Amino acid sequence: MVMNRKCIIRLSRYKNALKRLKSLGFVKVFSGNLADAAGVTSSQVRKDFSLFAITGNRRGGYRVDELIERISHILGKNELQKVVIVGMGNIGKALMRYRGFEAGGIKVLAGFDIDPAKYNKLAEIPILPLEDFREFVQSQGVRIAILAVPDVSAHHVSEIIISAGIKGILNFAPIQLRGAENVVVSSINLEVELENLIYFVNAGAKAEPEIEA
Amino acid sequence: MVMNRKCIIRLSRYKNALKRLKSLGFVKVFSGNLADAAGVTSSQVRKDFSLFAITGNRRGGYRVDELIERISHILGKNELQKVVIVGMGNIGKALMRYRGFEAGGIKVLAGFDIDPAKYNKLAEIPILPLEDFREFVQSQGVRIAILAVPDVSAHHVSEIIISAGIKGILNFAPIQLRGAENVVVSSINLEVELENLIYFVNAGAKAEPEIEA
DNA sequence: TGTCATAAGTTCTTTTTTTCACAACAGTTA
DNA sequence: TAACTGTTGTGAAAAAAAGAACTTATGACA
Repeated sequence: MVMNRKCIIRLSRYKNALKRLKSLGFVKVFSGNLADAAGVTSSQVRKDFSLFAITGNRRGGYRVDELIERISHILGKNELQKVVIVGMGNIGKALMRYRGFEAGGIKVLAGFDIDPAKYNKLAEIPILPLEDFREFVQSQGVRIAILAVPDVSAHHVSEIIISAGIKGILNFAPIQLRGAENVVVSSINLEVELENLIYFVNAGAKAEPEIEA
Repeated sequence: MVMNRKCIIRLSRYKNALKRLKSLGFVKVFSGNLADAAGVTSSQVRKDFSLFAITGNRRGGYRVDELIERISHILGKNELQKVVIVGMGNIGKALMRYRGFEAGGIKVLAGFDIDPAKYNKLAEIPILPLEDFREFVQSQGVRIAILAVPDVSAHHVSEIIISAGIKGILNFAPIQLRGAENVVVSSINLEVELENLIYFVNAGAKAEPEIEA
């Protein structure tokens, strides 16, 4: 099992590039095309593919459809992925309304908060009390949660949702969450992100920091 | 000039950890303390510091104040960093309202959109027409922009803001922006982020993907 | 003031990631 | 069918990053 995060990020990029190429009518691609589209080298593409035993045709490259299918499968995107959002502040609400997930096979089932003023149990995507979290995710089989609560409550809430059985947390709170055993935590920290950008801008970097997401 | 993004991310983490330690009353820290707080090894801390010629005291560790000062300087955070947000959709508006930036020395000067219904020139943080972008950023000396427009317009808008003199773009649009020469682009792609999480959850990863932000 | 303990700073080693280079192969053409 | 072209797949080399181990400085204390 490949545990190299950069490599997985590249897979996502390949998939997005392939979808674009497909919509342009491409049926086959060569490693070089894909490399250009994803901003890497062709060796890298072939090496990545070889890690996942993705194979093409020695003369004719890769079939776009097969590739998308294969990569989606590796990324677990063949089935609809159910997620919930915890914290209905600015970010949480924006993510609720964000319509970009559906195309990617990601379905936001519900939002959660502790503030009764935010509850809306009848909405298309309901907003429920945090007390209902455990029951909801267990009955729905949700394993992924997006955590968008204020930093002061982040640690506390993370413990609640982990104890409810959540296995993956996308954390927007600007603190370092220490996830439990076999709970994966990935953080998006806007301040860190901007600090990086500022550093590289000041450095006059031509080399763009390559890490997507 | 250090061009290793992971290293810069660690610097941000060190800074955050130091601020926490400072608020707890610490005056000095050892590489080991900082390593624990940031989730790395002490060698790594010392190695990172040596890359930036950050030096401590062979017996007494590092002075917290000096360290914060030094790292902030490296990250360009001694002066207030001015940013603008382009695109007043869900994400853009949420970022406008997000209050976490101020503590980090980041000041959102304005938002921009093409939809006149969104304009609000008199708000504390005004929302202005995109036509005013060039004049605004040039008169205010803004170099960093957050791009939160729909994917279809992302490329077009990125060209506009780059031509206006923007040097760093934090891109929320789910496409791969090809930045121009000496323009740094850093992307936050929620779908990619979630795909990663799903992969590592499915893989039953104990090793948390370490990349913050 | 000399010895000792400790933590920084540096060097060396190991591991990981990327790139290079080329053999194997499939389609194409004569 | 035989030569040729161009792309994959992989093994080896190179580069980059992380980690371990060692050396040296420094404050504390007798």
